[in-house]
Parts: sequence; C-alpha cells; structure tokens
Amino acid sequence: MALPSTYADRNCSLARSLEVVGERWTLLIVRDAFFGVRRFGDFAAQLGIPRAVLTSRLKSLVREGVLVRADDGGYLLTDKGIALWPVVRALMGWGDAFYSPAGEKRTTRHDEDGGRLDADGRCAECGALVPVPEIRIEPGPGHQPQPGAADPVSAAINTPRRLLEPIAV
Amino acid sequence: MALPSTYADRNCSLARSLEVVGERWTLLIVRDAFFGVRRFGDFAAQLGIPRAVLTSRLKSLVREGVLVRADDGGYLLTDKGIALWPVVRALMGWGDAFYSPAGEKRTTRHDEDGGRLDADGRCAECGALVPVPEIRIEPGPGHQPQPGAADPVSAAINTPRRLLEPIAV
DNA sequence: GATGACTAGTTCATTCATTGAACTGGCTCA
DNA sequence: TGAGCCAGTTCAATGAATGAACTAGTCATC
Repeated sequence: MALPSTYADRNCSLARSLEVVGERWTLLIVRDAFFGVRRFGDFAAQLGIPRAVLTSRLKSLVREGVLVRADDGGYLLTDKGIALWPVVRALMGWGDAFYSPAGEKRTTRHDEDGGRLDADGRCAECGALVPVPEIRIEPGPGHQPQPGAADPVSAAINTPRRLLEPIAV
Repeated sequence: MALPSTYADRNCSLARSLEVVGERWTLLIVRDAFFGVRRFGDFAAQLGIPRAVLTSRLKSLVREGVLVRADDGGYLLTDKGIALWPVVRALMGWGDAFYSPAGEKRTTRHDEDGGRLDADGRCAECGALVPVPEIRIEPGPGHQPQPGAADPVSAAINTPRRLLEPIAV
C-alpha cells in the first residue's frame, strides 16, 4: 500500500497521506507512539503485530520522517508525526460516536487546568488550542477494563498520563 | 483488515474505526462519495481500483452503514458516512502540509459567502462551523492539472462544486 | 571470560488479499 | 433481435500478512 504509484491521484493529499500512514497497522503504531511507547518490543507486545511487519512499518515511518530513532534506539514522533494528532483524534472521535454507546473510550484533557478538550482539541476551561505535549489522556466512560490481559504496557497506557511521555521502563 | 478480531484492542476507538475504514482503498471510496461519485463504474474509473475489490469494499461500507444504496442503485453517504468528513479533512490537511509545497491541493469554502474554511472547518467570513453540504471544494494553489487523463469524472471533481452534489450523469 | 537474560530484529513456510483481465447477465433503446 | 451500457463475478498469478522459530548484539554477573 505504500508505493508512491499505488494511489495514482497526484492531486489528492488524502491519497498521498494514505501512502504514508494508510497501511495496515501503521496508524496504530503512531497511536502507541503518542501514548509514549518507544521500544520495538513494547510496540510488538501492545499491538500483537507480527514482528516482521512491525520492522517494515517502523522502517517506513522513519524513512518518511514520521518517527526518528533516539540515541537509545527508541522510536520517537517527529513534529511531522505529531502533526498526525488531528487524524488520530478524528478517527477516535468517529469510533467513539458510532461504536461506543457507553461514551468515549478515552477522554482528553488540558493537563494544566483539567479542562475537557472538544473535537477540535480546544480546552473547555481556558479556550486554548492545546498543544499535544500538554494533552492528558485517561480512560473515559466507555472504557472497559480488560480482565486478564494486564501487561505492563497496556497498564501504563490506561493510566492518566500526558501524551508523548515515555512509558515507564 | 476488516475482521472485528483483527485489531484486538477493545478499548481503542481508533482500532475500531480502522476496522471499518482502514482497509486499502476504503477512505478513497469515501472521499469520492463526498465528491459526488455514486455509481460503481465511476468509482472504478476514478480510482483505478480492481472491480472485485471495489465490490467488496462497497459491500462492507453498506453493511457498516457508511453508505446506502439509493433507489437508482447508486451509493450515497449516510449521516454516519458524512461524519467521516473530519477524518478526510485531517488527512488531506496533513498531506497538504507535508507533501504539497506549492500549497493545498484543494481549497474548501463556505459556499454561501465564499469564506475559506480553517483546519476545523470553520468559515473565515461568518465564523460558522460549516455543515458538509454547504462546503464548496475547488482546486487550490497546489493543484496540478493532469495532462492526458481528462476522464469526465475527474473533470467534474476538479471543478468547483459542493460536497455531496451528484456528479453529472 | 563464560553464562544467561534481554532486546531487536530476521527467516521462512503457510495463508490470505490484491491485481488485472476476461467473462456474465440484466436492462434499455432502437 | 440485437447492440450497448452497467454492475458486478470469476479466476490465475502475484504479493503481503501471519506466526513461530531462529539469530545476533548488549549487558550484567559469577
């Protein structure tokens, strides 16, 4: 799906975007990166993605400048990657609206003042358009605690925390 | 990619959304539907998608309630489908920002007063959050006219027009 | 400096999806 | 009756995803 010639339409930025983040698993990797996942093994464990596919996706995300390798080998979102937040937010919003009758699965807040963020990422308290590193994400009313599967990465992810903050090693 | 058990994470609306619109081609079909494409043959011609895949994608979009069959057999976006506009807009915005140095490939305006829409879909003239049927889309500064390929569907799509308005038959 | 544990990958056979071209069958209008 | 159009289906070939097993490098410890 990633080949530049695949979605032939030269005049569509949607097609262009999908060439980069439209493949299976890719946006879920990006989501995990927003949640603070950085290491190969943590992505693999959290997503249940075959390791060969993970290798290939991480490589292409680094090649496209969405992720960078940190000094310790971890994968970090670049500014270009962080700019994907509206995409992730829009897809989460749509899923919440149509597939989560009990309410949103995760709530986003302005970490400074605790204000809820609206669909555009604006804080209900202070009205500011909250930058990604100041967004706190926490389980929402539609969240269902997983019975058995309490691996440490999921546990960290389902605890209130700021986006991009590395999960505990 | 569409199987409900594929993205196992029950607590992620992003994963849930991707089960519905995350497969190859699916969002491009939805985009074309926003642009007024309704007929099987027009989707096939515009996207260059294999007909067997198109059949399967349309079926699953109808099953999920994103599209409905009209009386004349055409495919129309439902309200649930129209609710995907922020997703399409976000992906187009990201593609424009990082892959279209000459500027956005398509400009959106409030058809009533001609005001440009910002990233949240708000009109620069009247400040309103413009509903999808009132959005006019037109070639932007980054648009490159295609030399040879002037099929009637592309031609219609690249002419200023309201979203959802059926392309001329 | 050997041992074991941990991490980040690679390899490979199987299964599954996509592709593209050709084909089918219904409908319409002459 | 027959030509043309439209909406699909069929099918062989290719390519990608899957999952399990394997490899290689790093680190700390004995």
